[in-house]
This record gives sequence, structure tokens and C-alpha cells, in this order.
Amino acid sequence: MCHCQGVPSVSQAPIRQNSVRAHNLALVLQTVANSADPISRASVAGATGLTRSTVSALVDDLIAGSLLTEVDPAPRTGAGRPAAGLRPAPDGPAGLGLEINVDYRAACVVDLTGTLRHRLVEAGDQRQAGALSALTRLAALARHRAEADGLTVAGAALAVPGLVAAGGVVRVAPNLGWQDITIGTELDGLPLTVDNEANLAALSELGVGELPPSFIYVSGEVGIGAGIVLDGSLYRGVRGWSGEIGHIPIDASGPLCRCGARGCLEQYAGQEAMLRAAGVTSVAELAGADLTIAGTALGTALSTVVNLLDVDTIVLGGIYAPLVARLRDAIDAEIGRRVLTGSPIRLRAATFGPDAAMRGAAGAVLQGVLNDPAGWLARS
Amino acid sequence: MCHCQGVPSVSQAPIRQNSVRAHNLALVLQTVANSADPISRASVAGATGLTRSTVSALVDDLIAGSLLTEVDPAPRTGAGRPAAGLRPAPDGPAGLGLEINVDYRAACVVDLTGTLRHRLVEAGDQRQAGALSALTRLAALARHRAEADGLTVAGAALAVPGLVAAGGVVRVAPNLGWQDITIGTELDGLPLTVDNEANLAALSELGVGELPPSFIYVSGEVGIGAGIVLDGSLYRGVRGWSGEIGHIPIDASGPLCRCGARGCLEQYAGQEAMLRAAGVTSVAELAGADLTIAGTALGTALSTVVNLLDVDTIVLGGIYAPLVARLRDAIDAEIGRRVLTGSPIRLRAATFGPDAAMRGAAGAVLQGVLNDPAGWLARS
DNA sequence: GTCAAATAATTCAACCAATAAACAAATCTT
DNA sequence: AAGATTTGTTTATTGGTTGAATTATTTGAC
Repeated sequence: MCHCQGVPSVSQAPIRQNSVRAHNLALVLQTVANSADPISRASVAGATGLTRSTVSALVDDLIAGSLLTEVDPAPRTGAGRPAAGLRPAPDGPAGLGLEINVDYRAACVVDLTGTLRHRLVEAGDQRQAGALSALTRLAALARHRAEADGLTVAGAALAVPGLVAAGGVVRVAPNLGWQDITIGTELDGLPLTVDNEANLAALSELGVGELPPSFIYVSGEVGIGAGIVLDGSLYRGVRGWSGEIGHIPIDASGPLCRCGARGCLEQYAGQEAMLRAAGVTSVAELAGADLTIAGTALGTALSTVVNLLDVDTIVLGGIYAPLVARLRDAIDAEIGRRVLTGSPIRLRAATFGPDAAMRGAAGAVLQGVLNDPAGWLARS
Repeated sequence: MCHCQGVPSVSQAPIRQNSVRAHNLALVLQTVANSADPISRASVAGATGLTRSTVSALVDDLIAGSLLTEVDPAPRTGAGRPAAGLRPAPDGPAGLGLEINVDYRAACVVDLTGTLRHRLVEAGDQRQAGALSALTRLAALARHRAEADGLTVAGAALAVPGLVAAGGVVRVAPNLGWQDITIGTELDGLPLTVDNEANLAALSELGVGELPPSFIYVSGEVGIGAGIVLDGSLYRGVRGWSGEIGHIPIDASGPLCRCGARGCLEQYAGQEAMLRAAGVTSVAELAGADLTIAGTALGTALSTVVNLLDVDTIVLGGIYAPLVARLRDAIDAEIGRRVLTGSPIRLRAATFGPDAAMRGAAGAVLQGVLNDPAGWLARS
């Protein structure tokens, strides 16, 4: 019948008075969290558009719930009563970030201030049976230490190098040899989310520096994956399988790829291809090699991504992070040639290096609290 | 300082009581608009989660503002007082959709029920000076006719085959020979938005049929563009230049493209390439031709898009729309080979054919009203 | 044919949360 | 020491939703 008006863009849920408070609690909490320095109630009111009295009431709730704390007033500027500074509480909820990869498992705890409180890494081949229960033990240890600090772990997120479907099901993780492994949505009573390693690594960059609203995080490992952040939030795709850029065709007559096609990106910029081209055996040795071939292939593939999505920032992570200086020229040249709009692209190395996925996982948990502090406060 | 929590995902604006009403008005209006049949206040309450009394109050406002009307009750089912049916009003706000292309200009008026009320098309080369003022006259005529029907034109949107920046500036429209043309944000006192033709055409598909939340609209014309709809809303990119898929590399040793690279998609599936390959001179004759080369190239490029964005629906528009049957096999084969996740992809022809961009433009205006009915009601 | 049951829609008192304005607190300026 | 200035709290008011009671209108049963 009526075609043209499209699907609703207003969220499906009704707004009641409760939702107003929930929204404004999140607004106040995030305003404090995104401020570099301690910030006063009055400044929060100014930044959000809420009145000072409303902010005071909301802040009272947030302090009572250990989401904010008052700190000593910032150095004062002029006349007037000195402000009480607000900061995210260092002793409230914390995020438990987990990662499992081919040759290590890891867990970390990050508090609301963004501080890494604990970091546990265990090397070793994870392609064995029992890897998951070892990870569970590691997670329990990290949680125990966090709770000894007075933190309350709000949830856990696990980064996996593979395709993850809803409900914590790993459809396939080729390098781990996993297929249709159900990890579930709970870990020792803690809510658990499982997500692709590149997606969570991309989240770790959100909030770093100048906050680009949209960017692509490219994760170079054995395969090549991408985390796509659009307008400030991670885009996961219909089934959660976005960002598979490893098989963008570079040259139809190129080398045969394990996927069956010829000349995929992975055959030029994948870990093994780069090692082979450079004639070395370890990733560390790549720092001294000529990476023009890989850089050009990456630039070609990223041109397609930029032409399609019009993003202006690309973050290189995984094995690429320490190699950005050597890759930049070839990538820039190719993007300059192929991106029609001539947009300048900012290319930068991942901030957290090998910890990116784990840090992003912990950050994802904390995001949940920041986006719904009312739900956190209402927990029994 | 505090890194990991990321940018706020809660909208920056505070919610006050006004916003509650504004949101719920939109919720009720959209619930009615998205219902195939007339729907009762009670059903709206059930669907939205609001109470019947709240819905009644909101509906009163919407009816008073000519956004909804009561119609005869639907065939009743059992006992009880019969419901009064609600429908979008056919005599309220309307959207004015405009399009300018190489060889025609067009205007249409669509009302809130999705009905096309007027459609004006003028053939002729638009690459001349004065094309814009001719379009302005056509728009005025369409508006005049709509107002003679008792409609109130809420705004206008113009589809242009080129890159459009903020503020109604056409950065470049190669086939029109335009460069840095400022069209502005107003047309005879009406709010005007200017957007890429493929973007608006994509919007025309939103709300058709089973409402896929994410899809790609591919517009085949002289060049090839794409409109990207993710999670129910159009993704425009950082500068509004998303969807440039015409120059995805298909074969590094292929024919030289006007962009300077070799083997771009446009060289296989662009209008001129297809005509040349088929040995015909008009688009209509393509219906009888072998389109395997174009289909394979399209399939290769779309595989990249699907691997990157994990969308499950692709709509083929422009010159591709009537050719879907002949293109499908080659596209499907290529996607089947190259999309690693093995996801089934739905491929379908555009619903509105050559009117897609114009209809989408009108729809975009109506979307604005549907998303902010309170703003519409508050106009003086 | 009348009454009970069922469903739709409206009315009204209660409640929740934000607002605005007045007030209290703490510091700076002169 | 007095006034200016800014922060933070208190209190009455307002807007908007809720929930229960009420009215309206039909079907079905006796």
C-alpha cells in the first residue's frame, strides 16, 4: 500500500518518564567520561543543555551507584564558589576483556577511568582441546584479582579470530580449527559477548585522540580482517560478518588463494605472503624489509573500501601496526590514484598494538554500562 | 586520559518532556504508516507499548494536524465496540521529488499515503545553461498542482548524478558537466535537500516489501553508483560521497578507464561498455543480448561489497532493472564463488524503475515529516 | 428482546522527572 | 569588609505518561 515513507527511523520503543531519566543519566555519565579533566556539575549542565538542578540530581544517583566520584576541585580560574570535580569512579564497574588466538590466550580488566588494572597473558598453542576451559580459568583469575581491588566486573567480552554468529556461536575460526563452537552468553554468571577480533580491536580505537566518527580498522594477522566503525558505532553487518577484506581481488591473474580465487589481497599482504616476499621467517624481521608489494595491494583494496564507504581514517593494526612507516608511501600513492573524490585519508597505527582486541573487548563491556547506567544502577 | 569507553552512543541532546511527546508522536505516526491496513488506537497501543489513553491523546494531535485520518472501521472480527481505523492523511503534507539527469528533468508529488499524486517529466538535454531554472519552473508547477489538491508541500529533494556536499553544493556531476555548482537549501521558500541520485533511489526501496534492514542499491547509468542502506537508514559517508563502486578493480590488466586505472567495473558493466560488448546502440536492445561479461564483473564487485558489509539484499536499478533476469546467473555464480560466508544473497530489480530517484526524493521529504511530526505540527 | 460479555475509546487523579527561580555556599576583587 | 561571581541545592510548577474507572458500541446467549 504505502510505499514511500520507509521504515521508521525513530527507535521502536516508547519513551516514558523512566526512559527520560535513563537517557539523561547516560548523557551526564558520558559527558564526564569524555572530558579529559575533572568537570563540574555546572559545566556538565552547560555541555548537555540540562539545568544545574537536574544535573545535580542525576549526579547524586551516579555517585551513589559508584559510577562517578568527586575529586578535588580543578585549579580555579576566577571568582565564585570553587567547583567540585567529577570523574568516572575507579572503584565501580569494570570490563573483563578476553582474547583467544592461535598462539596465546589473554585476559584483562579495565576500569571506568580507562585504566588497565590487570593483564594476564598465557602463551601456547590454543588449537588443542581444553583451550576454552583454560581461558575460563584465566578469566576467573582476572576477575578474582579485580574483585580483590574492590571492582565489580560488569561483564566479559571475548575476541575470536573468526566469524561469530548471534548467541556466542563461533561459526568458523579457520586458524583455530574451530567450526560451530558454541561459547554461549554467560561466563560464571557474568554476561558474555563473543565477537570478531577485528571488530573488538576497532572498538579499542574509539575514543582515542580526535575521535573520528567513521574509520576502518584493518587487522593484519594470518588472514586480514577489518572492523568498520561508522558514525561512532561498530557496524557488524546483517549476520555479524562484516569486514572480510582479505579476499578483495587485486589481480585476476595473480597467485592462487586458499579461497579458490586468484590474486586476493591476502596473497600480497597476508602474513605469510609478506614473509615470503621479504625472504624472512619472523614478523619482527619485516621491519627492515621492502614492503612495496604489500603496501600497494593494501592501498588498492583500501581504495575500494574508501570509495564505497567514504571514510577518512584508516587504522592499521595487528602485524601492520609497527610497519605503518614502511607501508605508508605505497598505500598513500595507491589511494591517491584510485580514490576519485581526492579526499585526504589519515592513516595511522593502532594505539594498543597487540592488546587491541583484548582492550576493545573490555571497552565494549564498559560501553554497555556507559550507555545504560540506569540498568547498571537497577541491578539487584 | 580515559581511553576505552569510546564516544557516547547516546544522542548528545538531553531529553525533556517535550522530546518525550515528540518521540511518541513519531512512534505512533510511523506505526500507522507502516501498517498495511487501517489500524485502531488500541492496536497502536499494543504495538508500541504505550497506553491506550496516551495513544488517544497523541492521535488527537496527529488528526488535528492533518497527519492522520479516521476511516471506516475494518471488517470486525468478534464481539466488542468496533474500532475506528487510522490511516495517514491523504490531504496533509506531501513531498516534492525532483530529478535532473543528462537527458531529462522531472518532478513528482507524493502524499503521506505513498500515492504518487503528480508526475511531470520533460525530456531534453540538461547540459545547457538554464537547465536549473527550467527545473525550478517545473517544480513550481508541480507544487501548484499539489496545492490545488489541498496538499501542503513539506519540502523538496533533488536527485543529481554526481557528488553532493553539504549545503546543496554539487561538487562534480561529470555527465552534466557541472563542477562546484551551489543549488542551495531553499527552493521558493521550501526547504530543499540535494543528494546523489543513487542514494535517493535507494531510499525509494526502503519500505517496499519485506523491509530488508540493510541492502545495496546499485544504479547503472553512464557511471555506476550505489546507495547503501544499513540498519534501515541511508549511509552517506563522512562527506556524503559513499557508494562510488564504478571503479572497483576487476582486472589489473583490463582496458584503460577514464579514471586512469585499468580494468575498472565501469569498463565491463557501464552503459557504454555493455552497448559495445553487445554490439547494439540503445539500452532497450540490451534485453536480447548476452550479458555474461557485465554480470560476472558486477558479481565480482558485489562480492567485495558483500564481504565487506555483510548485506543480504542487492537491488539492481537504472539500466540494470529490466535486465536482472539476464544478469542474475552470472552475478549469483560469482557471488557464490567469492563470498566466503556462503550467505545467500537476494537479488532483485528496483521497484520504481526509472522513477526511483524521483520517488526516493519525495520519500525523503516525507521521511522528515514522519521522523519529526512534532516539528511539522509546530510550524506556524 | 434483554442482558451479559467483550472490545474500544475517553476521562481524571496520581505520579515522575525536568524546569525555573530563589537561596545558600564559597571564593575572588577592590 | 562589602560586593561580585560562580557553584550547588531547594522548592513550587509544569508537561506528559500512567492506570483505573467510565462511557460507548457491538456480539452472543438465554
